[in-house]
Amino acid sequence: MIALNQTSRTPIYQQIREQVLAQIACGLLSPHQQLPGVRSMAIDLGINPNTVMKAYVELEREGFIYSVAGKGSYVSEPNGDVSVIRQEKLAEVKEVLSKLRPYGITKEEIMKLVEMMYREEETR
Amino acid sequence: MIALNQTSRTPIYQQIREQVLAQIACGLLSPHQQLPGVRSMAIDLGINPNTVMKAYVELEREGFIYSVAGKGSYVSEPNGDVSVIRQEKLAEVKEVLSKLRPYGITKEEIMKLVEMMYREEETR
Amino acid sequence: MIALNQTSRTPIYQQIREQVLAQIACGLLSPHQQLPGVRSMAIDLGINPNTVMKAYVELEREGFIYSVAGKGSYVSEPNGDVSVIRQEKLAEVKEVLSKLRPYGITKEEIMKLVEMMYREEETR
Amino acid sequence: MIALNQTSRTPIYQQIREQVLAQIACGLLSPHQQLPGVRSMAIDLGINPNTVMKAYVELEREGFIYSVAGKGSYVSEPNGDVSVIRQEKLAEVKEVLSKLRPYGITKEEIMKLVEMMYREEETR
DNA sequence: GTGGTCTAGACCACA
DNA sequence: GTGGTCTAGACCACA
Repeated sequence: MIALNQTSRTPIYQQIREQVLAQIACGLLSPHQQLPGVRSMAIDLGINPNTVMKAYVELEREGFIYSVAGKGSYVSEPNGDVSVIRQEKLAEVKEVLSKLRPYGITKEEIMKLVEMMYREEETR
Repeated sequence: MIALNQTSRTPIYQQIREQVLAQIACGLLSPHQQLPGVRSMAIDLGINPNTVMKAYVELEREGFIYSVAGKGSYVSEPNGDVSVIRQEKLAEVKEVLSKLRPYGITKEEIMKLVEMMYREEETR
Repeated sequence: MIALNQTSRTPIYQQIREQVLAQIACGLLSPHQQLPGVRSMAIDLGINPNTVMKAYVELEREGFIYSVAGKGSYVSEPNGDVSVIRQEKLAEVKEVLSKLRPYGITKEEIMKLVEMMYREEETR
Repeated sequence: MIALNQTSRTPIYQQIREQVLAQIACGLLSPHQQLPGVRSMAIDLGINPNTVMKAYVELEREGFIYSVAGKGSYVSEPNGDVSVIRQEKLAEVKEVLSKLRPYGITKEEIMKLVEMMYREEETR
């Protein structure tokens, strides 16, 4: 359920965090649903349990999941914080957009790109 | 002429590279114009000369500037490579846009954001 | 008769131990009174029998209860050990109090807090 | 500057966090002052760098310190959050106090204990 | 089985 | 030198 990009410069634990988050946001993971154990996910992904743990700890600290030692990790009740990720994501978009001007990239180009991205998704 | 964000996670040498690049792209720096010396820029910015050097080496490797031993560094003739940065930037935009879907961020929202970003710039 | 906090970081078996102990100390459980069976308490609390067992074993080891094979577990004769818990509790208080100084928490604040805690209890 | 209790059940990284926090709170560490590097502190304390790192990451996430990769870790500008630790500590006190009643521990006993703790400190 | 802590140490990018 | 990521794996308490 998680697809890693080992060559990416985005740390593996961040990739896990992002994808779990995305799956929570889109409803693929529901509240109180149990997540894969740190060990089993580590084996599945061919990585070290500590790396999965790091992602889980981050997600727990952010309130998206909760872990019960000896039992497992579970999706939290949605508590409005989901919108926090939205804001985070939108901030990223703004950040990238704000650096386009000096390269003569026009609004029209961006618009076309956005259209394209969303058309691709629809057809998927 | 360079504004650093010391707390940002973007490496300082990358920030320098980006901003020099932007200034070349927008014509603020013209071909054969001399760039500030490594040492003087380092002092200006309060950083290590190695860091400035790293940015310059990168820019030279990419063909945007050239260095004359004992004299200094200069902006290269524009040689089509400028479009490379454009592509780079557009790829970044695509990358970010592609991760928005699971959070229920709509095309309309993005469009509005783009409008906003460009309106701000016009008035600047 | 036992209220668990599943999300607490205090282990469940400790919570059980503490609450049984408290009920013995305050007389809610009298000597030779039978305790709920391991299995029935486990069902009541929705937890694993092993967890209840662990609490009982601990309490037995400490001399607060005794078990009769095939019959059940019973509260021991009060044998001075009750004061052991008192000491334990007081040690906890000291431990916590000893770490307050660097945060500028004054004696007066603590005093007020103590007053408050005890006033609440009286009115209960 | 940090005294570890290797036998305590409080994790080492938490002990480090607490003590750094205490030193910030009492002014022993001032804003923008550099903290010991993860490696050097690890050697000093005879522990693994990762363990120190864990403490620093936690402190950074809480906003008490900031780390600049390649440079070091520094105390943050005090931003009101210091009071958060105070609240945290007071909550701990309340928690412990609330569990004293069934053992017949009186207000007077606690008061005496508090007096004692603060008298010890004065004379130190 | 589960999560949580920790060691020992490699490797990376950066200053 | 610095922080940051990651592996490989031990050991613990708990369910």
